[in-house]
Amino acid sequence: MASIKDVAKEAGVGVGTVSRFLNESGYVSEEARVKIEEAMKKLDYIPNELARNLYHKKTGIVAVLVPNVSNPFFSEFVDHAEAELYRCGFKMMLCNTEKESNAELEYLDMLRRHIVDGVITGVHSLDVEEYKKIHKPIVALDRYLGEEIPVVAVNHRKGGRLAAEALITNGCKKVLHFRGATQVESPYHERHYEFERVMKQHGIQTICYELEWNRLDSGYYREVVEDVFLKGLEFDGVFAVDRLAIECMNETIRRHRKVPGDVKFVSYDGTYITEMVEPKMTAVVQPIEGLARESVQLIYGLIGGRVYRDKNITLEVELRKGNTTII
Amino acid sequence: MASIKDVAKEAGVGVGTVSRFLNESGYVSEEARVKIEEAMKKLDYIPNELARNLYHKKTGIVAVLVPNVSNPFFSEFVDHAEAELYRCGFKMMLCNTEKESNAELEYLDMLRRHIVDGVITGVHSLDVEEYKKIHKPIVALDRYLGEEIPVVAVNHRKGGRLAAEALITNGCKKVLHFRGATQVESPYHERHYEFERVMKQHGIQTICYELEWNRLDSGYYREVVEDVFLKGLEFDGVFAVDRLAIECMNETIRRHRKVPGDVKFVSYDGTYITEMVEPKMTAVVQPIEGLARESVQLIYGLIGGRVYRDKNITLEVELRKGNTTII
DNA sequence: AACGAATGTGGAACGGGTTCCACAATGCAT
DNA sequence: ATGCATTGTGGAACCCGTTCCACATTCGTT
Repeated sequence: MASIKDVAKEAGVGVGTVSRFLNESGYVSEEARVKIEEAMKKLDYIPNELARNLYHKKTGIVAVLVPNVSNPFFSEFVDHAEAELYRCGFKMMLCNTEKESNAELEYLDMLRRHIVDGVITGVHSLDVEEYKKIHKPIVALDRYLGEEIPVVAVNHRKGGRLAAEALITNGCKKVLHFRGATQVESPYHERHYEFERVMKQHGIQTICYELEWNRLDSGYYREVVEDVFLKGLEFDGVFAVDRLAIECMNETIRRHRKVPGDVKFVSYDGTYITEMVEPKMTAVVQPIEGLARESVQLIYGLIGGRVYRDKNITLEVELRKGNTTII
Repeated sequence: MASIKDVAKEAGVGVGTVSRFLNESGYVSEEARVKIEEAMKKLDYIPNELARNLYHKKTGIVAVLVPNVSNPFFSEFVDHAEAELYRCGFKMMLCNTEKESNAELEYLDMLRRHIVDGVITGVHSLDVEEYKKIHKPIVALDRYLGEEIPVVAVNHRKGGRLAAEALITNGCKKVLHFRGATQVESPYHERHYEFERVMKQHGIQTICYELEWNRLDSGYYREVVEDVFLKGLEFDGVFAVDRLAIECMNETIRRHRKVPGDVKFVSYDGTYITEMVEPKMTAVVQPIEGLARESVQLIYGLIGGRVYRDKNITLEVELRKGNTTII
């Protein structure tokens, strides 16, 4: 493997000249250019990025932490984040933290080890103190990680309200509300608070089903749905995250109840799977591409040394009517 | 940011001693140990991985190239690949090549630039010659990239046969067969050849619908389905890749035809979305986790310098009966 | 002719680790 | 006392680029 020294020797010039040629910085005569080009071709020379990175103390890599890429919400997020990072000249390192409990810590450590220039995290099981120790570019997707770390999230309060209003408008009287456990305070819990508030305000009964913390696999969702029907819960409306809403709807249909005739559904997130089921799911849609873009723009700025005054970013949600509601 | 020199000075020892201590290689006296540990704590020292990587000429990063992570097949693959790489002590760099046409080339170049130690590619739009030039660890997922590059794939021939037999057993007489364009010869085309062969053998009529090359987004699939119904094609069985099969089934149901009564469906891949629709899709299931595991094991071996005699790996598929077929 | 600016160059120092080598001090057996 | 493992150490050389500085040449201007 040829190095810059070999090229310099072959071309009969100094390493500095070769370096200036490669980086188009400083003066290089036409004569030297030609000789260097020939030498490079002859030796099939490719600069070692590692040496460059060492000098510059950066790698152009951003780590993205998600619980699980096969979850549609995160796979769409990762998809868009990768594209946006690419546009900014960055590469993406991906980490699923769900399976390996200490992966989160390990990836944060990479910041300090200079392996990645920044971290975008959609994950939060570590103590906030761990995050406070690190004074490096970190952006949180929908998590609170301490005052220092900017948060990108949607207006979940509005999301909860839209869902509630949709079910109310559709005349639901008894609504099954699946809510995530509130182990750790996160922005996305707002939707549940607001949903309950609006329901109460309208005097509509809700059945709150508390989900276990940090479980978002299909297997668990199916268990939950089974449990619901086993308990013989009665409801004419459902509010849940996409996957769970779909599982619940399918079971409802299998039990020969009509959707949206007997039971209405509104799901949260609005990933592509809500458009893939029949009937199409009415959903509160998060602008996932926007979340990805904003996260990347923020981390890009932070890595570039920019300081933000008001770092948190909130995007809007909207209700996309499918056929699991009538109006 | 403290360096190893600072630690050495603080502890009153040489840099070599600190290095040996860090790597647990060679002799370090108990006395030196204590002093180094104190110095490290005092300076909050963390070794710079970049410098290590430069010396060792490796980064512990493997690039995974897929057309699009938000495609369920690839998102499951990536999910499992990441987990398996993690177990092997590697980090994963992820690249979606669909949106950026020259990303494929750029990522291959990273091998030569020493940014990644290996590449697993589920993508192939580049000329095979480009791959032949690179004598570095590369593993192909379901693609032919030249004799030198090992291929991990399933037994697609059997997959095609299973699909055909399922539709035949269910008494289909006129089957709609969506097949990918064969721009580039790839292992997965085998399923189409075999499907057609078996159908012909049994004297069953097929309508071949040729898909555009390299398009696997939902939007395109919906266009295709619309086109099919616009053309008024008649069929009592369908064979297609998961997403397309689902889109087609949904439209069929919307047009008040019964599934599986009037039309039977068998999809290919068997990703989680086939279990999420109602009725559940009968599918030829690829062992995605197995593919990921084998790909990682291969790249792990190649990076470690192992030489394989018969490098290609073929896994088995199976038919998972859902409710889009009767028998 | 004199002078400064522009153009061009080679090589040392640096970034932050790892490894190897020369060398020193023990311990233990003969 | 001698020999030789074993334990332990510091520092130079190396990995491979980048940057800076001292220095050389050419050009245009007055």
